[in-house]
Amino acid sequence: MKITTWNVNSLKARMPYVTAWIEIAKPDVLCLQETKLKTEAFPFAEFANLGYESVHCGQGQWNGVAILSRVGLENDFHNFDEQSGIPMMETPVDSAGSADSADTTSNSTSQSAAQGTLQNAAEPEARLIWATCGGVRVASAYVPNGRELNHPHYHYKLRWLSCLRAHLDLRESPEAPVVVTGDFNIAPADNDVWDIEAFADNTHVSVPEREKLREVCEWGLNDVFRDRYGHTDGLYTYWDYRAGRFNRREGMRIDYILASAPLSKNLNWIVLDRNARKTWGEDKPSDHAPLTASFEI
DNA sequence: ATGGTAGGTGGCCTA
Repeated sequence: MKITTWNVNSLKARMPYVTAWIEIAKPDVLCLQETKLKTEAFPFAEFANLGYESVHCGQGQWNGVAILSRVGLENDFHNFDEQSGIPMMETPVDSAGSADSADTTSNSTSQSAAQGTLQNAAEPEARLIWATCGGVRVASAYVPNGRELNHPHYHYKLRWLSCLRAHLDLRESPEAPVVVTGDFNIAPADNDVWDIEAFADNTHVSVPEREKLREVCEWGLNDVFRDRYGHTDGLYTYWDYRAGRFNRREGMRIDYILASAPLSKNLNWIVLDRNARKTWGEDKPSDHAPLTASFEI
């Protein structure tokens, strides 16, 4: 089974690129992040024409996660676990533009999550979706960016990761085949960025968020790309559009496929398609490349 | 220390 994760940075803008890529790579399961579409605006029919069932959790404008599968797809849920009540995606005590540093401990009420917001701040953001595909439990996750270390959004990021771990504890079993894929917005180790010095006092490399990621993995998930490629430097999944980062080989490895033992011990191969960060004719790339793992099932 | 680009939306936000 071939499983791909890909932050597409707007599916509306990326649809020609994504469909062209699917027809070449033909993954069995494709996890997308940052669709930036409302749930119902997802192009279900176009993907069905390519042979994929799909589920999508979106909000429009920002975030949005989806799972496509050509090996069956069922039983999804998203955002939070209705049974446990764990708030997977409580919106941060945030305010774009307001200069305060709100206390992160209080669960703030809903004034201005993002100004001019269409979204009730009490509503969870569209950052997590699950499905069962061909007997494998699959998650597509879009972890909050964090913005800055002293920003409320950073504390939201940490809480979100705690919720993900709690969610796994309650709803999934590490003895079963489980993959948690997505854009984690964390570089797990120093060689997952091109120059650790450039990230001093920055998000994505800080100790607390790496610790939260470790706690998620300690549930029973393996970073199969790093398992396979060890300490090789210069392997990234994301390159900022700005400053010519891609051409300068200045990227970050922040997208992964985390697999439980029944899958990770049966990894065939894992490929980072750096070529899909390039412009293809008329089609412009996302700032992330797709990562695909093949498991013997 | 800043800015660079790309995507959203609609009088700037997010990444």
